[in-house]
Amino acid sequence: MPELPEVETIARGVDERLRGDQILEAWFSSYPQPFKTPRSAQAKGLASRTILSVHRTGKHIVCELGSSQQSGAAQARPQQPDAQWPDAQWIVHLGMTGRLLVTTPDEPVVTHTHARLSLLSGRELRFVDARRFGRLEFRDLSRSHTFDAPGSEPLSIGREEFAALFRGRKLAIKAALLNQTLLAGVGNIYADESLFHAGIRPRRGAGRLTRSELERLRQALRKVLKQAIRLGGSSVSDYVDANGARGFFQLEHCVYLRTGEPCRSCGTTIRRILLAGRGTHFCPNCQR
DNA sequence: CATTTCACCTGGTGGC
DNA sequence: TGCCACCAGGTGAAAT
Repeated sequence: MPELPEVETIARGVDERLRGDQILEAWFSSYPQPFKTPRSAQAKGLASRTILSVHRTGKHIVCELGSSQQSGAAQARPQQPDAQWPDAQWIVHLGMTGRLLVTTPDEPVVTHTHARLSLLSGRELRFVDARRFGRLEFRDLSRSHTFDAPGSEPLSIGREEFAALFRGRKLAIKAALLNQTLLAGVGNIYADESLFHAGIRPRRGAGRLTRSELERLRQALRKVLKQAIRLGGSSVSDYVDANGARGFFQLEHCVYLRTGEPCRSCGTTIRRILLAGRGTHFCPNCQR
């Protein structure tokens, strides 16, 4: 479900609603898959920490956590999350079907709920993931260093650096776009959509694109990702943001999941092929 | 090393 | 209604 725009939308929503709140305790399901850090360590680490801020890096949601202020003189003033330095992080990767939801405690607990964090404000932060491809990780920053996604951010990378990512590579440009160690955050929808807007066939060798094609691709990615964030992401089947609201960018898709339909630009029938094991959609006329 | 394939999961859809 | 094949926003390990 979630690529850069969806993850960005969720992270912003959680940040807006939970910044400054405090985690009372954490409950986790018994399925082992989602836990990169063992359940017990995660529950212990999260308990009574303050949520300082929440942001996205690549497809990861990072919650910056502060240690809880203990009794006594330390709490003379109300909490100022921005002034406190994080000493732990909770990292959420949503996989294909993960959701991160801010709810009231009386909200029915749906199937596949794998984490529930109860909060001082009385609300809950829930992680729900039917396919269990998502991952939850707790990092104690006094023992390990700050989480960082390996690839470059497509919204801030410059022309030269972008071109250098693909130089000399034999794999298809679409496969390269999906490689998170090159670019962080691009998934199947936005790879297909940006290649359409750049007029490039998904099977073209990454290292054989011209400089102008590469620059068109970088600009197309920026345009598509920014517009998708503006529209709250793509809700193809079940993606919702932290408030449970659907996005609208699926209405703007030109090729993704439009097999057999006419190209919005030239009317040619959109084709679907298999590339890097993923359904890949393109217009045989607009993309060369 | 770079690249490709496959397993990991559940659920929805459409054909028969 | 049931059964089956196929498809789905991702990734990391294993094979090539």
